[in-house]
Parts: sequence; C-alpha cells; structure tokens
Amino acid sequence: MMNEVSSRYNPKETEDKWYKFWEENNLFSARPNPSKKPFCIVIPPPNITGILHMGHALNNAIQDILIRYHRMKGEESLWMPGTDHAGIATQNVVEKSIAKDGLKRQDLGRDKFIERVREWKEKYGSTIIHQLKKLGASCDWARTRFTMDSEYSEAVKKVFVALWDKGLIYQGDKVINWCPRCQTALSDEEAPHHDIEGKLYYIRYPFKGQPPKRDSDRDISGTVPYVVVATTRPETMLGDTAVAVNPKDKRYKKLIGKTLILPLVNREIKLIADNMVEMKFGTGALKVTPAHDPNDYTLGKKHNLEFINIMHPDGRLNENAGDYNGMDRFKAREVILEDLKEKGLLEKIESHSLSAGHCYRCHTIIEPYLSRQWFVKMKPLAEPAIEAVRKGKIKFYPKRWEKVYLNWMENIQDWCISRQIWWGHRLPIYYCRDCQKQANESAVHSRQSTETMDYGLSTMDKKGVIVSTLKPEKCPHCDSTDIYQDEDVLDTWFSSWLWPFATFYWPEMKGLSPSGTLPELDLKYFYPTSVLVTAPEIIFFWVARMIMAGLEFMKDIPFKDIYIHGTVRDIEGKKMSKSLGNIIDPLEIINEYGSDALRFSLISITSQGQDVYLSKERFEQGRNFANKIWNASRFILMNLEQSNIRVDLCAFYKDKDLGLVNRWILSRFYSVLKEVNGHLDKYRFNEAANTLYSFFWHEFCDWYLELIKTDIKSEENQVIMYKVLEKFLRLLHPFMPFITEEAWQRIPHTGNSIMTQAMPHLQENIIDEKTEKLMEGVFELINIIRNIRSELDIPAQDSIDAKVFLSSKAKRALIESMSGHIRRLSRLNKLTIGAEYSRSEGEFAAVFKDMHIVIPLSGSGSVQEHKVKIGQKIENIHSEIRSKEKMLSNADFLKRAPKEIVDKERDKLNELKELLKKLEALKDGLR
RNA sequence: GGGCGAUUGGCUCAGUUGGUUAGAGCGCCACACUCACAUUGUGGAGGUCAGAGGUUCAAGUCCUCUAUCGCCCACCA
Repeated sequence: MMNEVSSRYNPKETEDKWYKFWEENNLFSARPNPSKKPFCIVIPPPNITGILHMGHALNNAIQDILIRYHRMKGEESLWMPGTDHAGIATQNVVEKSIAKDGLKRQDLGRDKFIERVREWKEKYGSTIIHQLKKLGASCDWARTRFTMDSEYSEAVKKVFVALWDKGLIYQGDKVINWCPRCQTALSDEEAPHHDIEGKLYYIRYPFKGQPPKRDSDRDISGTVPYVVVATTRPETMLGDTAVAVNPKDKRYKKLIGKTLILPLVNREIKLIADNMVEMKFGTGALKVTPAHDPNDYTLGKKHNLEFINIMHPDGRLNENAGDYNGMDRFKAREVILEDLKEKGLLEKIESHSLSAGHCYRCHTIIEPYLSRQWFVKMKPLAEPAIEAVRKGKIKFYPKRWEKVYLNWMENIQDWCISRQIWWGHRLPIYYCRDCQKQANESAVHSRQSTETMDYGLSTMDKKGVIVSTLKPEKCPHCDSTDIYQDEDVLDTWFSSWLWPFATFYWPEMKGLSPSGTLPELDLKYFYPTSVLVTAPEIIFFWVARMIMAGLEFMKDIPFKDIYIHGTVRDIEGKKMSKSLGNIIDPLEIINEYGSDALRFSLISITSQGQDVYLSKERFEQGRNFANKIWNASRFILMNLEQSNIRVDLCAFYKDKDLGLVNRWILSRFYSVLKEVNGHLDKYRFNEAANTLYSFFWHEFCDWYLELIKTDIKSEENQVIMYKVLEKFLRLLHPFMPFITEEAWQRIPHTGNSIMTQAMPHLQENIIDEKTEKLMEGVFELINIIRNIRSELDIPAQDSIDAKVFLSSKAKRALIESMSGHIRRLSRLNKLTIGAEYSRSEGEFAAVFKDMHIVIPLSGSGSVQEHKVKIGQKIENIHSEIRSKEKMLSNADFLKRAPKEIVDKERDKLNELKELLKKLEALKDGLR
C-alpha cells in the first residue's frame, strides 16, 4: 500500500498540515480538571519585536517537549503563551520606522506615537508567534496574553499601588544609568558592563593664587603649583566641585583644605579628604563630579558639595558647560583635551582598559547621570525569595545557578523602575497642580526640568501626589480638578515579573478566559506553575523578580523548578548576533531540514545547561533520523497485514511464545522507556534524545527489523513490530511531533491524533535482562563473523561455511536456535556448531570470548597478518591479566571493595585466562 | 577584584552517586545499491581524558595548584 510513498521524508508536506489539524481540533487547550494533575509552564514572553532565533528555538523546543510529555502522561498541561511589549526595544523600532518618513516621535506627539506603536504591533507583533507555530509549539494559543492587555495593565497598576502603600516605592535623586541615545534611565541590569580600551588622562588643577606655569616649573621645595588628577572621562571635569584625596596620603596631607581653580571653567573648588579615595590609583587625587558618577555622588552628599549637571539628556553638554555647550560628550572630550594641552595642563595620557556600562538595547555607552527617578525598595521583597530557594521550595537545574541567584539577591540594590519613554505602562501617579503651587515648587518634577532641578531634595512631599489605579476626578486634599499624570512609564520588567499570575487575569479575574474557563479556577489550579524554562541571561531581570512578585502578591512561589539551558553560540563559541553575521536562522533550518530535525538536533546537543556550539551540519543528524523513522514506518506498513495486530500486548506476551527476538525487542523498548522517563524527569533532554535515537536506529532498525525480515508475516512478528513502532512513536512524539503524527496517521490505530494518546505505560515485567544478554551474545557472534570476513577480504556476495565451537551446551543450543538468523546476517551458507575445537588445513580460525570460529580460507597471505594480530592481542591480554592479578592479590582491595566488584574482577580474570589459552593454541596452530 | 563554566580521538560533544578494555555524531579508510532507507548498510583506523600533585583498594569522575579559553558579577576615578 505504501510503495508509491517517497523513500525520502518530506517535512514540508506534513508539518503545516498537522499543525493546522492540531489547532483545529483544539488539542493544545487546557482547562482545570480536578481529576487530573495540573502541569503548567508559562512561556518566557518573547518581545513583540522579536524574530525567532536559535535561542528561542532551543528554549521553546524544551518547553514543548515537557508540555507534550506531561500531556501524554495524562496531566492537564497548559503552556501559557504571550508576548512582551518590550518598551525601549519596541519604541526604538517604531522610531526607526517613522524616521523613514522624516519624523521624530516628538513630531507626532505622545498619543499619535502610541497609536503608531499599536499599529505596528498589530502588523508585526505576532510574527514570533507564527514562528513558534512553525516550531511545533503546542501552546494554548487562545490564552495568548500581552503585557499591555488592558487586564494585564490593571495588574501592573495594582502592584504599583500595593507597593506604594507598603512604602516600598519611592522617588529619589540618584546617579542612575542614562542612555543618551534612548534618552531614558535604565536599571543596573539593563546596563551591563563591558571592557573598553580607554585612556587615563592626567590633568593639572592649579592652586588658587598660583596661576598655571609651564610644564617644567617647580618651586624650590620641589612641590608643584597644582594637583594632578587622573580621569577616563575628562569632559566631566566641567562638573567638578571638589578634588578628593585620602587623608592618610602623605603627598597631599598638608594641602587638604586648599582651594583649586578648576581649569577651563575657573571655578574655585576645594581639596577635600575622604577614605573612599584609593591612594594607589592614578595620582591618588580624585576629581569629584557629583552629578556624573555614583561614587562622586556619595562624596558630594557627604561633603555637601554642589551638584552640577553638565549634560543634556541626549549626551550633548548643556549651558553649565560654558564654551562647550551644545557639543556631544565625545566631541567635547576631544576639544577639552586640546584646550588643556594648549594651557599646559594635560600632563600625560596612558592607555587604560576599563569597563563601562552599555545600554542593553542600543549598546551605547551609558552615562552615569543624576536624575530624579522612581525606585522599588528590594530588600524586603528579596528576603522571602531567598528563603524559598534556600529551603528548596524552588529548585534550579543545574543547581549551580542557585548560587548566582542567591549572590545577586543577597546584594540586591533598589530597582529603578521609571523610564523616560512613551511606550509602556504609565506610572499610576497623578499630581495636583494647585497643591503643588502651595507646596514646595520643586517637590514634583516632570522630566524635562531635570537639568535645573534642585538636587538637594531627595524625599518628596506626598501632598499633591496621588497614587491610584484610576485617574482621580479631583484632588483629595483640595478638591482641585487640575490633575495630571506622571509622564514616565514603567520598566518593561515591572510588568513581566507578574507573568505567572497576571496571565490568568489576576487581580480582577472577571468573566471567562478566552479558553472559556473561569480565571479564578485557572489560577487556583495552575498556580504555582510547574517549571520555568529559560536562559541564564535573564535570571536577574526576570526569574528572581518573578519569585519576589509571586511570593509578595500570590503568597506562593511562581514555579517549583527552574531549568536554565545554555546559550546558543556559533561554532567558534561566539554569541550569535546579527552584527557578527554568524546567525543560523531557525526558519531557514526548518525550511531546509524540517522542524523535527531542528528540534531533535538542538536537543541532542544540549547537555544540562552547557552552552551550545552550533553549526549547520548538526541538523543533518536530525534530518537523517526523521528519514530513518519514515522509512522504517514505511517498511513496516508495507508488510503489515492489518488483521490481528491490535491485541492486548500483555495478554499476547503471556499467551504466545514470542520467541527470543521479539522478547528481546520488547524488553529493550521498555528499558528505553524507563530510561527516557528518568532522563526527562531530571531535565536531561539530550540523554533522552540520544537514548531514543540509538534504540530506534541501532537496535530496532539495524537488528530487529533485519532479524524478522524473512519471517515478517508471522503473527508474533506482525504484532510485535507494530506494537514497538507505535509505542516508540508515542514516546518520541514530544521530541519530533510532526513526523510521529504523520507516521501515526498512516498506521492502523485507534484515536485521531498521536497527541491524544497516552505515553506508553512501563511494563517492568517485560524487561528481561537475561534475554537482552542472550541476544547480545548472538549479535557478538554475527559481528565477529562479519569482522573476520572483512579482514580476510571475503567478498560480501560470497556465501561461505563456518563452524563455531564452544563448550557451553546452553550456548550451543542458543546458537543452534538462532542459526538461521546468524547465517543470513553474516552471509553464511552453512553453520556447524560443535563442542571441541578442531581446524583443518585451509581453514582460518579465530577466538572470541569462549568461542572458536572457523572459516575456510580464501586467498593467501592473510595468515601471517593474522598471526601478528593474534600476537598483539595476546600481548594486550597478558597485560590485562597482570593488572587484574595485581588487583586481586591486593589485600586492601579484597577487604574494602564491595563483594560484587571483587567477584566481577575474578570472573573477568578467569575469562581472560581462558581466552589467552585459546589464542595461544590458535597461534601455535597457524602455519 | 570576586564567582562560574570548559579543557576527553581530525571536528563537535556525552560520560548521572568513583568500580569491566572511556562512548556517540560528523569526518576519514575499505567494501556493498533490483531486496524499507545512499539522508543507507557492513567492517575498520583514530584517545597517556589540558598539566602537576594528592585522597582512595580503585580517579575522566573527588581535592589542591598551574595553564589556556569563555561567561557572569563589582561604585578600578
């Protein structure tokens, strides 16, 4: 019936078809079911700007395996999908797109711009969802959530208000990470440090009353009329309001308190003393720029210095920079250096590598920048989250990430959550203008006035500030209706950290979910979720914060297990990135090799949390495997007589004499099932995949199907080959969903889709180690005959006679019973079995374990060769025997090693001695 | 500066709590296409497990140090 079917598996003809079928039949849908155990994963929501890369492919392949596996195990399995609004990233993309029309977002205004972003989202925002479908992801798509859905926004607001009420949210003036390109504040996590090759500039700050002299000028005492400071960012000197030295520093001790003249600006600044200054660095004198460096800020606070902001939000210097007003920070650096040089104030320049924060969205070097931002106090939230992991309520796989997590949590800093962009959740903070007029004018500020702010103020007057999920009609203090909302939006992660419960319509939980379930029941049933699958990069951004949010707002952990997979890299170990041009596009791989191949290859090379080094050739393995499955299924179908295969396996196994071969493959299948279950329960995906691969290819196809080929129509063979195939397809399905469905649909079965089938149930009683051992012996014999033939250059098509001699009666009987198989698979004409070894002239003999194998010699010259080979083998065995004897004569070994090990070694030694005897006899017998 | 990971055949990697002669895929060599599959089959070559020391009856596996590569964290002006 299948002769017309191609001998090559063509994924293009099947994948989209079955995906559509699954979706149309609602097979991904999950709903609370009290009679079943819940299993739930929330997807790490990809950005709406995202396009599927290998990291996504790996991440989602793993999740899909888990979901499909648990679903087939009879658990109510929900994979909650959705996307993230990705504030800065999305705003950047849309800004770029309107720039093509020569527009800036300011030209459009806030509302119009947001409208454009929404349009963009409608058009492109679900690209990645379609791509996930290509991958086979079995998410409950009806539930797809977006972090800016209206209900989700309610959750964000409620959380903000709750934290405010608890006193965990505050506004403060701090030196934060500022991206001059995105023009927003960033959290510390969003400004990762990378090493850059910079310079250390040594600049002279003259003392007051001692006008700068030329380079060589020194007074008689040897002191110089200036202090030299070292800096990597010379342009910040324009904002200097002190120079600091260590009080213990002998070089400066008597100069402390003197006044310096800041070059170029001619501001008088003091030489102050503070322990924070490291004597060994640079000259031991630190220029202090309180508005542009976090350390200097601390110093500024401590010593009551002036805070002078010299920069516009876009990185150009401002009016405080005097002559340099309007210049870009890096241009200004060059000009300032020129000017200093001219005045003889630039002492020297050294190369200096330093690490600088970079914007994680646009990679611009961030500017430490004093500004007024909103923060979350993290310590109180972190404590229970540390506890949950310490006590093992949440487990990391691999465990080592636990330390990374704890280390971060224990040193957690307050979280800067306000962003000066437009796309995102606006802070639910409202201000009353009338109250403000009465109160301190500077209590509340919109962002635009940053540069002229009064930085001395760090707490705000709460009067006139209303924090509320709803826009207030009027001011609760003065009844004024002149109310406006804060311009800032929240950090994207301030919404993502609610993902495990806000996706269930928390907190309102009104109406029905798109799946037709009650959100309240959903949340109760599926929360805490089972496992989170993600990459190490976002442990801090997301994982840690979700744990904190879950414990704070749900009073329970958000997930029990965290599986951290590795990063996908190119073959040279570099991260895949567009700029490096080393991307392997998963969609291209799907197109070329198929989705199953992509999934299988990725999974089989991903060992626990190790980074993945990828090259395109790796996908051939997956493709070839799919093809193997295809052809094996095809072969079985071609030979299947559909009459009597749907018997109950257990009864059949009990009632019928299946024969060694069938008992063997069944035993092997259940051993593999057991192993794969074990691997999956411990998140060892690669081991599971490799176990499946080698079983199917090298045991089922290479041995089993070859063995039964000649008697394929027997009832036992029909039933068992069918049963093993269909069970194997079910077991493999989570890994390769498409081809297993395609094959499933072609074989006779009950049930519509393989997805709705149960995982094969482990039948321990069918696992039979003795049978497995016996068959291994048979395989070994076939292998050794094949090997001899090959070494003697006996042409493959030549049928020869062979004799096997061995003393064990049971083994002789086994070989006798398997004689037909052995002869066919090693191309023998006749196989004679005997107890006493004998060899005639013109015959070649070999020894393997307890057997002699005798084959007629064809050709010449090979005897000598074999004599040498046997000689080498004898040598090896001699040395092995020596080491074993040594081991067994060691009293400590006998005393301390477990008895099984000692016995095993003893048996092994005896076997080796037996073998040695045979080999020596053999060698002597050779001419 | 602190932490983590890696180092196993030509290449990419497995190797779970220490216990036979260290495995796989790719590549390589030889042979084999009317017989499910050449995206195949059969056979083969190829490794002192980065180096040094230690613990142990026993080390690729545990400990210490060293080297090389990579990653993460940190307020090194």
